[in-house]
Amino acid sequence: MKSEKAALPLDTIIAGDCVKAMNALPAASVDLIFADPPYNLQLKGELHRPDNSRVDAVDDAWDRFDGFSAYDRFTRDWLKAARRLLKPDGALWVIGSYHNIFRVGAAVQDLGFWILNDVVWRKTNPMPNFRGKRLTNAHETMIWAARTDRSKYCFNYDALKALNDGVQMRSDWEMPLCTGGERLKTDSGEKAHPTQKPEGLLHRILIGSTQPGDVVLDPFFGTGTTGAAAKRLGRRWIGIEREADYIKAARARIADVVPAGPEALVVTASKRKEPRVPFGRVVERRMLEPGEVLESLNGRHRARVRADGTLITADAAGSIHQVGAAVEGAPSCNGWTYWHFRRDGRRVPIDVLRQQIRAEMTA
Amino acid sequence: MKSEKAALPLDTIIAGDCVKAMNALPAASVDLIFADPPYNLQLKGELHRPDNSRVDAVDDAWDRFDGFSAYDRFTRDWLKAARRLLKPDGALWVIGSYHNIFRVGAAVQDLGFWILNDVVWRKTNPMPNFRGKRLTNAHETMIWAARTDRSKYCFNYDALKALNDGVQMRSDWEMPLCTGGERLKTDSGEKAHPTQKPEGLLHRILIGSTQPGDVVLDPFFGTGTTGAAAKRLGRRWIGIEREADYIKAARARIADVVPAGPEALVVTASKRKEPRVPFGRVVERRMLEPGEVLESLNGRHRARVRADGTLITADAAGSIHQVGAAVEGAPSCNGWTYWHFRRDGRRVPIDVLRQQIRAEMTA
DNA sequence: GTCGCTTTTGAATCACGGG
DNA sequence: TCCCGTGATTCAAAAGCGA
Repeated sequence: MKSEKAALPLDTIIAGDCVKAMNALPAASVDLIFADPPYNLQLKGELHRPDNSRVDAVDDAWDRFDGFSAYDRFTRDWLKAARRLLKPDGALWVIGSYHNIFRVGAAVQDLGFWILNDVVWRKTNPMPNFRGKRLTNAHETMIWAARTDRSKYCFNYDALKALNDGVQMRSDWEMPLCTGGERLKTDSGEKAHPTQKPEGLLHRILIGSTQPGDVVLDPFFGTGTTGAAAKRLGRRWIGIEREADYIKAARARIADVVPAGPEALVVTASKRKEPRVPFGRVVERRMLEPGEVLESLNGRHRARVRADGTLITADAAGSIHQVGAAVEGAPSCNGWTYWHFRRDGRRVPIDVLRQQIRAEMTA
Repeated sequence: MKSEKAALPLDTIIAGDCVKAMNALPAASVDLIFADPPYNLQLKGELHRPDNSRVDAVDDAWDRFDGFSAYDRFTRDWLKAARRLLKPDGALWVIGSYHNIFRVGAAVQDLGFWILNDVVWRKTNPMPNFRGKRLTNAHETMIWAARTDRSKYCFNYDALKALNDGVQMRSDWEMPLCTGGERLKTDSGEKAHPTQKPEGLLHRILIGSTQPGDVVLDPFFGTGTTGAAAKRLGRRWIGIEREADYIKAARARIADVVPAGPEALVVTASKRKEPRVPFGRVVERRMLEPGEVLESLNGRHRARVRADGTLITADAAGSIHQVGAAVEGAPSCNGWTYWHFRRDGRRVPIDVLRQQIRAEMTA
């Protein structure tokens, strides 16, 4: 095993096809594999924002496949090669969206990996749905799987718990998109890679499922987020990438990374601002029933609750705030403190229901 | 179609196997299917909390399958039967966890459904991971799919936006587990069903993807959350369930549900549904005079109104939309919100004139 | 340098009816 | 079946810019 590990091209990028490259490396030599494969988006026409600006879509050749079966073959090929490379106690992370993640997940199971968790990356600033035809696609899914169901995989439970303010790390991770200074640009100012992942995602993955010195391989290296995070956290890394431009950008990026001293590993203190609660949630939860009547603070006005969380009176319909402002003839109104419901014969502001929901969220 | 619909056993529970039961119903007769199939949990041995109390896990006979291929056969069988039942513009929701959702999602795609979103139910109060060997499994995944990629599926965009306090509904939904008074209990005080879903989840699904009066079918009815939510929201429902105990509990539960009044079911409607008003009507009505000058939203362009309800600039002539697109160099343009006229020195969109006409039409 | 306003942008399976 | 015209539709965060 020692000699095999010595043969590994550590802390370098291998240019070329990832299946061939992985098969040329010694078996059972890698501790962790992180993979961000093509998603096989099936985009049809162009998309414009309401202000008529054009959305810069992912239309690169590497994301085009000839149907599901071609994508499945591709997926099984790279997963098989990846599994051969992993040490017996090694593990795999894959990220994807609803376009591909179900096929990838089924293949992961079929090949004998053992799924440990699926993890949701909740984006704080996703791209909206511009045409109002679907829900805002605000998350991506990652699968964490051990090589087999008998693998003694690495899981740094306490490190992740510490990273999460002392409570167990959950399977949903909130994180912004990769933007700003972190986003790599070409000389002409365009984004160097269409789907660069935030380094914070890799930070959490490496802290949670590797030890310092472990070997992490990324078969779809792109502009090297995995390598940058690994170098920063004192892990060894191997990247495989086909596109020369991405390789060049990744090399320059990783060269600039300054490895962190052990004391620097504590980051991302969670910001605890009071979460926004839509009034609709009160109705869904049936803390108030559709059709129920609310009274104003002063008792002079009444409104009825509708099933979509709006209010309706004889003259107005809309949000709790809009209808409150309308009946008062005021420019604005805080509906939470203005509207009241009856409980035990007394008038209670609906804000107590919001407080109840908030208490559950932070508990 | 009418006669087929008349043959549907509406607002009832069918006892028996869901594939047989679905195949006995008329094809293309159902608007929405919500399915909460067995999760194929692969639990090895019993699970204990740190204090050695035993966790009451899902180990019922209906949740055990003989490996992945048996589960895949089962999944494809019920999905095929469900797809046959759906109207051409119908849609499907399925919920699952990482144990089964990848296999289910792949089957959904293979059978020709068209995935619209995957939606994450983020639990506010998940069961912790007692052994500290994995992340807290704090979410489940739902797949929303239209029958085909050409289906004109129902999506009440504005109602969901209202339910979310005026911003687009995202693909991650935060909601507590079904506990407390909502959780059905047996006479001996045990939970009546191991995986009862919160009714709030179904509330949001039905508000977002059905109309009042639509037929909603649930092939794994359990204790009838789908039926309860459907009755409450004025939708018709059909449940299929094998276990007599669940059927009994569901019947009693749904009988107690008080439907919301019709006025509470009217939700925020889409602008798309409003009657079309030609711009020429504005000119005919002399709300704008022929020869009058309009300004663009950003103030950078001007156009003159002609007597036939077209606009003209130095370079272009045509409808309000065509000229707006032309001066902006955009592929398209909503002239109603783009062009403005002067009133009391302020720039006002011509859309207010359309709203005035529409108000008179409905008055 | 700072403040405030405007512009830009992000893995997207993103219309529909009439002729 | 396709073609064409109308017109509905966006949120958070960062960058850019002018005062």
